Parts: sequence; structure tokens; C-alpha cells
Amino acid sequence: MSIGEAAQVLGASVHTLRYYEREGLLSVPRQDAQPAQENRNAQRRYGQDELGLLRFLLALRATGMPMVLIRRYMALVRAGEATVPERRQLLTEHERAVTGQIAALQLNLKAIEAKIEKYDRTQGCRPEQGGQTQGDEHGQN
Amino acid sequence: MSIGEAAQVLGASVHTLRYYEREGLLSVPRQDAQPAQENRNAQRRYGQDELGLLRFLLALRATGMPMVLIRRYMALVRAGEATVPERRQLLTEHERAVTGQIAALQLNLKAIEAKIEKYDRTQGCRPEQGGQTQGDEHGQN
DNA sequence: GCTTGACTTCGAGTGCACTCGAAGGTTTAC
DNA sequence: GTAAACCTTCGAGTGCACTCGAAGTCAAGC
Repeated sequence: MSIGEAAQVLGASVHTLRYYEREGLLSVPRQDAQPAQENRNAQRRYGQDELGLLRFLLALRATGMPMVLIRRYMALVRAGEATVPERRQLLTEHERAVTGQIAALQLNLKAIEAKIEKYDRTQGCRPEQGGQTQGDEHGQN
Repeated sequence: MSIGEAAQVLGASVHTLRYYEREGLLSVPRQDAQPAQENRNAQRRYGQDELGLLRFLLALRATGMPMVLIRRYMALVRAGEATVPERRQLLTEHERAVTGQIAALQLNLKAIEAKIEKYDRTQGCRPEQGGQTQGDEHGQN
């Protein structure tokens, strides 16, 4: 699979995929045409392993893990099975972060929904309202 | 309530509060010392209304609403009751966005948790593993 | 009366993750 | 054999929301 196809499948841009590689987040094997030849401009080939790794990388990104941590994690993956405990810890910490993030979002979402409901109520009671709107209308917004 | 106190209560910086005002997100009344006097440098006073508005503003921010939309919303609030339908619509759209955001986060969180569990399983089965790790270890990372 | 905090304007810096484009070369697929 | 897609390096730009600092003025509270 070429980089263009991979980009399309993953929903990322070719630029971005190369950027990730440049930043040391992952490495993608190259097509070795002739073994006894310098492959300066060999093309990247994305197999199932690379795609899976990239998909997970994108999941980490989408949950707000900063690139510096993803770099650490991916380095551990490359380093072999011995690093599984450290990887696990990294992911577990991030999991906590994401859980908190979701909780905060849900809390704030509730505030928004409450406001919408308040609007529904004021609309239901009096669609129009003549006269002065003044005085202590506590928190009417 | 002074700007410093408000900042502390809200968990924002003084800089940020002034920044929001400069950007037209909200306006805060000033302390009028002597009525017959130009108040060029009058201090901001934060009452319950302002605090409530700011809290909601921060909820919108925390859920990722861009400042340009918050500006629109706040302008509607200032414009009076007649804008309630439009406010409602704005918030409803944002609500959908946030709901989707949470769903996406939960999906990605699941992928992360699945990976952690996989690590737990490999750790549980064989804490150490001699010999070559080669061949088609499909998606072992 | 004096310190502390508030006010203004201004501009510049930060952080993060892209995102784009150009130039010049190579490889792949039809 | 040729066009399209790939490769490299490089640097610069973008977007968003802050964040900071300085300089100079003014008000509040003890």
C-alpha cells in the first residue's frame, strides 16, 4: 500500500504521514527494488502492521495525547516486548486523562443543556413580552 | 468583586478576563465613583450576573466552542430576550457537536483500553520470553 | 501617604500540530 | 516510454487562544 492510499484509508494527508515519520513517531519500511542498490528515494510501503500502528496513533492523537508522549510510546513499541510494562503504564495514565476529559465534557454539556431547557421554558411561557425588562432578573441570559 | 477576585474564583487569569472583554465576548460594568466625573480608568466590578455569564462562557470554551461563536452568542444575550430562539439554536448545534466529540472520545478510549488489556494478557501468560520474536506476529504492538 | 492592585495600549511571544509549496530528482504502473 | 505518484530538504505560514511584559496612570484600602 502506497502512502497515498494509506492517507486516504486513514483519513490523514500525505503531508501529515510523512510529518509523523519525520518527527520520529513511527518508521515505515521501504520498497527495496534491487538489493544491491542504494535506495535513496525508495517508496514507503504500508502493511497491516503499519496501518494498525497508525490507527492507534491517530486514536492517541484524537484523545489529545501530545506528540512527545506518542513518540515515547512508539519508541517503546519499537524497542520490543520488554517494554510492555512501561507502555502499559503510559497508556494507563493517558486513559485516566481521557476519562477525566470526558467527565469534564459531560459536566459542561449538562450546563449547556440546562440553558437550552431554560430557553425552552421561557419560550413556552411567553413567546412575546412587552414592557420594560429591568430590575433583578437574576441570571436571565 | 474585583477582577483579581473574579479571576481566582473562576480559575482564569486576570489577563484572560481582560482579553475576553477586549475580544468583545462580554462587557463588565465599571465602578462609578463620582457620577459627575469622567471614568477613564474605572475598575471592573463583577456581580452575580457577570460571574454566571463567565462561568457559562468557560463551559462553552471547555467544550471547544471557538471564540467567534461565543462572541456571537454573547452578543445575542446582550441584545435581549428577542434573540432567545437564535441563542437556542446556536447552543443546540453546539450540543450536537459536543455529543459527537464525546462519542468519538469514548470510541478511541475503548481502543486504548483494549490495548491495555492485551498488554495485561501477554504479561500474565509469559512475563519473560526467550528466543527469536520473528515472523507474522500480526499486530503485536 | 503609600503600597497594592487596577487601569490603558501596544506589541510581541508561545505552543502545538499541522499545512503548504517549491525545487529537483526517482520510481511505478499502465 | 511516459505520466502520475513518489522521494528529498527546506523553510515558511497557519490557526487558535492565550500569555506576557512594559510603560505610564489612577484609585482603594489601611
